[in-house]
Amino acid sequence: MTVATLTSEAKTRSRGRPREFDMDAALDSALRVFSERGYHATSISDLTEAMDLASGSIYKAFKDKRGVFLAAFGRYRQLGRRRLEAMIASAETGRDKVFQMVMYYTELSYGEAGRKGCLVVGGANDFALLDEEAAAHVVTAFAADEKLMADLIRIGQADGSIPKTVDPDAAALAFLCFTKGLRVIGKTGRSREEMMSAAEAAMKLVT
Amino acid sequence: MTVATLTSEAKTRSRGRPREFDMDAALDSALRVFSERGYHATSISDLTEAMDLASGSIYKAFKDKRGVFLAAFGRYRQLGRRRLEAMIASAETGRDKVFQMVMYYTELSYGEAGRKGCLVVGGANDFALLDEEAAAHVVTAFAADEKLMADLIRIGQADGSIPKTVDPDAAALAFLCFTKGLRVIGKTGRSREEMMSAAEAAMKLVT
DNA sequence: TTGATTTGGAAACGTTCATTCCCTAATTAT
DNA sequence: ATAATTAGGGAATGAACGTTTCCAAATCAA
Repeated sequence: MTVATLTSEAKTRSRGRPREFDMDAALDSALRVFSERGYHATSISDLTEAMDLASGSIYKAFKDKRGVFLAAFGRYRQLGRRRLEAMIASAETGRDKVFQMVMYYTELSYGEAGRKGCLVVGGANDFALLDEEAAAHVVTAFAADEKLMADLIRIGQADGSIPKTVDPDAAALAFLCFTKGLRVIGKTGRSREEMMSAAEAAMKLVT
Repeated sequence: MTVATLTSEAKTRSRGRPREFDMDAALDSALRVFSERGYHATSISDLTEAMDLASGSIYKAFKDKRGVFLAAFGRYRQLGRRRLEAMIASAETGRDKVFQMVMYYTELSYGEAGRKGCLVVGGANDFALLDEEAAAHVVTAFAADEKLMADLIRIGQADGSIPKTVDPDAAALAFLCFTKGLRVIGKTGRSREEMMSAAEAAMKLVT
């Protein structure tokens, strides 16, 4: 069963009793819990409560706890990517697009939202040495971010908003570390102003 | 029972049967396990095996699993701080001290060492919303790093190696995010060269 | 209508978990 | 010597965990 099957409505109605719950809403609840508690501290009880499903139903729909996480992870990435691309599209120059990407993560990293944390960063911590396949999904998510950032930097170099002296790959990885670090520090509950000042400072990476 | 009591030899021998195991060695084993698996995925079994102690002995010495973590966390911080300060002391200018601090974290963030991860970053993920007191220890650790970095930047501004135009507090927080992000990305297994290139790029924060 | 298929959910299952108990061993104090 | 105290560790405990089972309900196919 693929993530696509789990997260989008099937085109044709399948046989048997139709699913009663809304998959996307259920996954939104699941990812909220996983984000707040981390994978290993999240119990099936936590999930049944948050998703408003009996444990049997969860197991029928997702195979096991890991399956719930992977499906929620897929949805988290999909939603995040959509919002991120919208912010980037609103900017004119490459440098502004980079700034918008930094802003995207900054706005997620303070106050209560920041405390809830990032499912990808959490996944890196929860799975790196314990679940090779889940860890690979995390690697993919980071790689997508890194590539997007490098592309934006190259756009900036093409339109003159970012100096040619910047190494796009090195700067992209530095931004990746910075933005994921924002999410880690955000778990400790910092103010918007502090995080914004750090984000503005980080823009020196493309000077 | 304080962390100091747990991590350093008592000055005067106390009454009763003396402890047979080496506290520092036991905590080194414990922090290795907590680092690799995270707090919630680490069982008492994992700890008895790694620390070579029976569960009863662990509970006598540390009260509970959380007590083992907090003691290991204290030792991790103490060891790390000592090494970090040695590297900083080897540099002449403020800017070089900042670079050495960045290098300290970079050298921990690639290959197998990187995969094992950071107990403080892991702690932020494992405790932020679940254990207020443990989370406070994480906050303290981050704050110490942030303050040290700000101090180094001010030293650089005093000795002329860092421009006065840099906002020391904003840059220090940006470096904090960057270095903790390095540790997150390091969990996915990157090469030394990649991490070094990002670290060099990050030095633009103090230009 | 009947059978096949799929979902929903409550209860049951076996395992693993963190923790406690209790007995023995080693030391200090008297 | 003997008592008091503390450490070591194996076995026991009760709770919580992830998962499976089983049956009723809802749909499609024939």
